[in-house]
Amino acid sequence: MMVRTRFAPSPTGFLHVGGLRTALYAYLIAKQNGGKFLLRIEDTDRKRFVEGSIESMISSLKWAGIEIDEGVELDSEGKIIQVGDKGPYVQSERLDLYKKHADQLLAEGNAYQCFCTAERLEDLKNYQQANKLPTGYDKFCRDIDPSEAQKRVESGESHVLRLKMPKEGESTFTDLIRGDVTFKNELIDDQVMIKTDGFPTYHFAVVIDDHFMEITHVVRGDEWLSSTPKHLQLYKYFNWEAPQMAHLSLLLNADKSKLSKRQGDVAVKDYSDKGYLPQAIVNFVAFLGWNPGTEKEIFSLEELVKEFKIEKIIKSGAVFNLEKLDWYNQQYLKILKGQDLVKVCLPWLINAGLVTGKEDQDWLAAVIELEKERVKTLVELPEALKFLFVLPEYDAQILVWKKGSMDEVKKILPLLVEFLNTISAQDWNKEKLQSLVGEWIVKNEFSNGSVLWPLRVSLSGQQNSPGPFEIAEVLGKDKTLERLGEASKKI
RNA sequence: GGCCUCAUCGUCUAAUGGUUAGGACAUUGCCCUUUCACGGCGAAAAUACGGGUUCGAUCCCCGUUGGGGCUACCA
Repeated sequence: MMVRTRFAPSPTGFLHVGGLRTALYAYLIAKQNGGKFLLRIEDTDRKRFVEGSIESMISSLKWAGIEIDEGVELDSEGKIIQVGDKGPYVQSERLDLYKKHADQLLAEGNAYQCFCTAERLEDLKNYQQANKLPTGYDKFCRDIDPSEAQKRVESGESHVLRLKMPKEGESTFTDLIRGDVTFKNELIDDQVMIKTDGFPTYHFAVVIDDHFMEITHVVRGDEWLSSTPKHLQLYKYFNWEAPQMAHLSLLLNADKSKLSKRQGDVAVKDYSDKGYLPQAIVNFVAFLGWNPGTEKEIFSLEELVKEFKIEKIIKSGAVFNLEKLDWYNQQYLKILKGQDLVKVCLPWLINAGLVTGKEDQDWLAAVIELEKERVKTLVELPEALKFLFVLPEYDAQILVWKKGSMDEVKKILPLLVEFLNTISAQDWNKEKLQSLVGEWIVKNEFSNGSVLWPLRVSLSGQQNSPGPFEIAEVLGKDKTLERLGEASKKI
């Protein structure tokens, strides 16, 4: 059987990191079985629709490397399109299908029209809460005679369609992650299936859609666990085979409350904007609630596809802890080299006005190489590299090595300038410079620090920076000597 | 309140009816080194609590506590 999973967000904003994890797990389960991953849009709540959110969610998914096989997609111009033969994949375009099945449910006596007003429902809830009773609909309209109900409907009375849950017994299902979960039927609400406005609720649409889109594994957040019996009842009424259920624990704030915007950034876009690499986010998020059981922690998407196991998904909620994300980002930054490195970093440097992008690509790579292991994220990169492009300002005092003195600097710097002048442009690379200057230091019986510290500070203007020879190479001979000249003026 | 669910270092987690309870991030010490970063080697740090079952429980059972979710004509 072909495995088919889906991610089905509501278009109410940006893709959330928790949503990314859900999508990723669903994607991995499909892909490792050679199956399909679909994207469906659940826009049955028209009030909460946010313009542009579908586009933004798809972009975030794409950024993370999650490819959509079927469903809603973006074309080359960024316009929303739908691919696949089981569409439409947007719920607001599937109203006829829901209507048809709602009618069937009603005709077969498995649902009923409810005419209760918002006020009555509100009073009922208040009463139940005040008396510490279980809350829920009291099935007031359940026993209205169907023909009587039909008359009221035809007379234009406002109504919803509610699902008839069994009044006795228990509902048990096996969740792929939690195992057997049991609910008492009497405590399960007669959930609204079709709202007054004719739109289905999530509970109804999700079942119809998952069935017709031939979803085999429903992977979703834990918040759906308690409504699953309602969904399963629907499958039973329609005599459809239910998919496998896998409910993921939620992502948490540092204080273990449900991950929220108040306590930090939760949109995937926030992290791409901050200069985290998609591989880092994906790896990080994958490990929040799953691990391979080995000590390997760096996983590409391809490796995840191969090694992900549903059985190893963790039941408890995981704190979304950015410290480890920083570490992942550094790991992925470190392995980026050459043109790949330039490709990823260049936009940030261009944006900061440091380079135009027309520069020599190898030189750009060397520039970025200077700081790539010293920054956590790409936003930090332009600031870290700025000293290469703008003559740095600094206090002459920092030219002095901790074990040296200003007098020493005054003595050595001119000699060093004189010596560097003798090095040809062909030899002006970090390896050659290192060996030549090294020999020179030995010959003159200086200590490394007394020469290299002021050299480095002259070039960087900073107490902490990359090594002097790497900077010198990137700067080139002229600029290196120019900066040494500046330093000489200061002392 | 009711229902469901979860519980190992600060965080992400591994493991087993008998282990010095392992790893990673973060913290910290040392080494490398001109500085920072990287890297290397160490340190500190956990089985929520109470009962059982058992020769023996972190692991199995029950309870307590705590966290989370649901309790909408939102998803």
